Amino acid sequence: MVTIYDIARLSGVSKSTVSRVISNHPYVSTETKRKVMKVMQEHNYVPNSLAIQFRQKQTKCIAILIPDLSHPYFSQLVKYISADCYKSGFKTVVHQTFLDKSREREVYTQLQKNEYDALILTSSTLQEEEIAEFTGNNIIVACNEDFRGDYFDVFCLNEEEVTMNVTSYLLSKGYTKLGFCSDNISSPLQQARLKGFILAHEKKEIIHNKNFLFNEISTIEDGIILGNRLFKENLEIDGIIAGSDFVAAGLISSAVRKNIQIPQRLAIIGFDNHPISLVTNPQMSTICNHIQDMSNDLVNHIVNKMNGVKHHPIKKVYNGEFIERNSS
Amino acid sequence: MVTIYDIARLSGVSKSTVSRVISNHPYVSTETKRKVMKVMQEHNYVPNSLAIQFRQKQTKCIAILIPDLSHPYFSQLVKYISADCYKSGFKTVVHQTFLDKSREREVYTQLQKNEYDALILTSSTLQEEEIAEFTGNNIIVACNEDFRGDYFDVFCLNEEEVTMNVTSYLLSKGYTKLGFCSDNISSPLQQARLKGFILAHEKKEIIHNKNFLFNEISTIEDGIILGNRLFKENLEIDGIIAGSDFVAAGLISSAVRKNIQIPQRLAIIGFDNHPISLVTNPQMSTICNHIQDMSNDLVNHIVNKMNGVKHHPIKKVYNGEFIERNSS
DNA sequence: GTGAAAGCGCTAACAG
DNA sequence: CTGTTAGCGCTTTCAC
Repeated sequence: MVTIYDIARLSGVSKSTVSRVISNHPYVSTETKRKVMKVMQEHNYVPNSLAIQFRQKQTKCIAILIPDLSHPYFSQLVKYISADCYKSGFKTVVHQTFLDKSREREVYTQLQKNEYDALILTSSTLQEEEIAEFTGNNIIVACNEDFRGDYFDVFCLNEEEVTMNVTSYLLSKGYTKLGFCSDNISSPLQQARLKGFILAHEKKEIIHNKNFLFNEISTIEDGIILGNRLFKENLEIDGIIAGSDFVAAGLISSAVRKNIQIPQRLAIIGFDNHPISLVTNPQMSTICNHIQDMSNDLVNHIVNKMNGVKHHPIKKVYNGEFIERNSS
Repeated sequence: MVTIYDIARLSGVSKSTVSRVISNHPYVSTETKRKVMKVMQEHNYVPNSLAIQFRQKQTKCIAILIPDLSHPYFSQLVKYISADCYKSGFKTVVHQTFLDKSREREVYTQLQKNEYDALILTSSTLQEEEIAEFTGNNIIVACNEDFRGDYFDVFCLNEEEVTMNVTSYLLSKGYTKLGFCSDNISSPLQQARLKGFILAHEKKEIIHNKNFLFNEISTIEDGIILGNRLFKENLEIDGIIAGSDFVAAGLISSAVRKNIQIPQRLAIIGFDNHPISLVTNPQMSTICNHIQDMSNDLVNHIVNKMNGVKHHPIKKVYNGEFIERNSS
């Protein structure tokens, strides 16, 4: 491996000068610059990032914590965040926790060990307080998960409100035996949605059926299986707020197969406005998340923070919009 | 920041001893070990990974190059690869190229700069030769893309063969006006599929319609748009091999909306056996890729390579299986 | 078993 | 404009 020292020797200057050439420092004569560059080319020199990172105490690398990439919401989120990080000169390391607490903790440890310049949290199975302990001087920012925002910055959707609005809407249309699907009900996000769901019922003084609260439903297959269990000739449920468009797609396909009219006998509403909502039959009503804006704001915010802009933790909330199609 | 030196001083031993304790070296008395551990705990010491990486010349980090995470095939692939890397103690950095050559080149440069211990290539817009130049002593392995395998190891599906088989099957069932969708026809993978498609026609001495070769069709929306353009009362096309299940789902939904009977008047076959193939109406015939096996073998292979197991480049080919449902 | 010392490749005062 | 020097935090011989 050819080092900066070799280049210095070979071109008859000092290491410092070579270093200056590399980092495009001013105060180096065009003549020596040319000379050094030539030698670097000839010897195919590439600076060793490991040494630079070590020296500068930064990795230009941001970690992102998600439950599972096969969930389209999270793969979209990672897509945008990763692309935005790239624009700002950062690489992204993706960590899937598969909802395992110890895997999550490992990532916080890596952060403490300086393996990343910042950590983006999109979902967590730990308490906000426990995460805060790992923070120290490290940058942790939450995106998607509806944390309180006492310890770190939060960017999220108005989960509670939008779920409440949609639930109210269904109730006022006469769908009164509603179901609710969650993925992992212990998370702040899912809790917020559930709260919205319940609040809407309370406002209308309608009692929701606790048997229609379904947890750990997150994939197309889960939706199909749930539908197959639920949908029969004398239907007890007349509407479902699914946790994602994929779950909703599974439910719709199951209902169609059992000849249950949507939306006449059963309303189904998804979450995320994924393109899959366009190919179900009938097309799906859903809720638009603003992941692209969220990601953009988030990465800008992190970059500012790295440049030393300090402030109390902020919480930015985006409004999810209901997109009505033909399943409600 | 508390360093190994602080711990040494505080516990009255030398740096070397502390280092030995950290890395669980033998030849250190249980007594000193205990003592040092205690001090580390009390002062909340975490080793600086940057220094370790620099010293050891390795990052425990593998880069993976993909076009775009929103494509479910690639997000699945990354899911498995990333999980397998984790099991072997590696982190994964995801790089989306969005089919941009210069972005791809940047990643090779980062590899040369020692930012990764290895690079996994799932899709490329460069020639095999050009990539090979960047290799040097670095580990590059291809997964999914159907490279020749002269310069680096390749793990891929028998794209040509399976496409030929499926095309032959449709032809022999009487579907003779077939279309073919590709994503990015310049890639080796798409070329292989097209070759299979054409070969099947030649064998049966049927001439394929060049107007039914559609390129740059990769999303659900692309499928819908293509369908809307193609499907009308007097249908000229009677079967389509789509490049992915998502495209196929778009096509099916478009056809259904135009009251075109599937599979009577039109056969559609997807690729990947993604769960979306279960919720289309009718359910989709598709081709199973073996990404889970591929990913597993691939990561094992890389780990072996890092441990110095040398051999000529290998090429491992997996057999895609046709899964017939109701769209063909 | 333990310590001293050298060094990984690079940057950044500081001095000239 | 350029060189000298010190040092980042850790591992690894090599003595003792």
